[in-house]
Amino acid sequence: MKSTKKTLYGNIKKRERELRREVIIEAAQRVFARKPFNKVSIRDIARQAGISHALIYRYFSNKQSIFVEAFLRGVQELVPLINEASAKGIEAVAETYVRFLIDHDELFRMMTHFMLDGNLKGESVKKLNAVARSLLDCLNRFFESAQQKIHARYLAHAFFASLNGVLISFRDYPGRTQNEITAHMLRLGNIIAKKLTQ
Amino acid sequence: MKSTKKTLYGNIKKRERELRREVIIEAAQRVFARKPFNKVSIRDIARQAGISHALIYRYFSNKQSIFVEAFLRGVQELVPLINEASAKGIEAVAETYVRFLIDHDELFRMMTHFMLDGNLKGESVKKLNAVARSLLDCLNRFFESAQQKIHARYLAHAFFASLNGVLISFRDYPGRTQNEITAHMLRLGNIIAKKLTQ
DNA sequence: TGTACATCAGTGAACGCGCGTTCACTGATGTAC
DNA sequence: TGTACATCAGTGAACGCGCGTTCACTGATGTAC
Repeated sequence: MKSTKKTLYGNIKKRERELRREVIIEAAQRVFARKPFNKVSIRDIARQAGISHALIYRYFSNKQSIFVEAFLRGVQELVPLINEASAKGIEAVAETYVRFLIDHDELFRMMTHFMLDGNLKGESVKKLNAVARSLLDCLNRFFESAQQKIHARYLAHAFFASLNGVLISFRDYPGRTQNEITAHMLRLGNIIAKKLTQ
Repeated sequence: MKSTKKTLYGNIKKRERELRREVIIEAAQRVFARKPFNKVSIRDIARQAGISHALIYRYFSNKQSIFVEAFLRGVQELVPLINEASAKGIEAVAETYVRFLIDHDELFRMMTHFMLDGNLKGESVKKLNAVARSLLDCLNRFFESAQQKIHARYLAHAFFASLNGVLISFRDYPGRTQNEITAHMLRLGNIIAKKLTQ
């Protein structure tokens, strides 16, 4: 079996292995949707996937890499939505972004966690940066079309950062219902979008 | 000693007790400045204060309440700085705020932690909200003077949130030195300040 | 002045728990000859 | 066709660690009478 990777059989094996890996990631996503992400354990994910928790270490080198993978899967759903919205205008982009991260709170929490406590290993960092960059590029193009080119990049950064800030700063707005909080965040996102493009 | 709190002697005792409490909080602040806050343990703080870690539980009901207290002490240094800066204009406010939280990274981390994982008990929540409100009030007054009154509150919120977002979104800007990151954050803060008041 | 008692700061040891990770092992499947 | 061997999915048990919190205890200081 030295030539595993070159034989047809080897390819099938490899494929199967990837599928199993995928199953674990999907299980992780389901757990994250149900439980505050900082309380999710390897054992939780294993239980959800219906396997022994030891098995996870045959597919992932450590806990963090599953987290990153699950995060990337989730966030990749956002990219096409943003592209779609950006045709309608910057306010639509803001709304889409804010709404998506309110609806997928687990993703927002993971994002901030990576930003804050990032003891990430090289491979993970690259993947996360790639996503962030693709998002910023999208925003960048948007600002370029309407603003002075020289500032487009800064404006895109400011816009991205500001929306993140809204999401983190008002998520526990005291004495408000979830609906009121959502409305407030969308309103702030809208104001920011307008102000940054005027 | 039933009347402890009414006697002069009792007052002295009480005072001493408060001072000891203060010593612990100051020890905590020193630890936070040196070590990522999510890795700070009760034992660390006790070591820094030169006492047994069991003693801490005679002064604080649990770990979280020391954290909150230390955070409040730190953040209270920011309030006068902001007031001072707000006389110079909104751009100065942005710069002061961003710079302060870059310099006191431990406070920023604690802040985001409280915002995200807030399993805070009533007392702590109240204290934190009070600080946040006083800061927003300050910003609010600022926007009122320059803008349509009806939007002042939203603009203050947007401003506050955006600066937080800048701080969190670019703190690990890949491949940049700390100086470059600081400069970038200040620039974004400045852009946001200008755009929100124009 | 002395004695019994209360209060409280302070301590070291231990509890209890959860969790990431590793280990030794089983069993199924495929390969070489 | 059979036999020895390699590979790898999968598992339950155990390791090891850190940490928040509690406990039983000591010793100093003050009070009541």
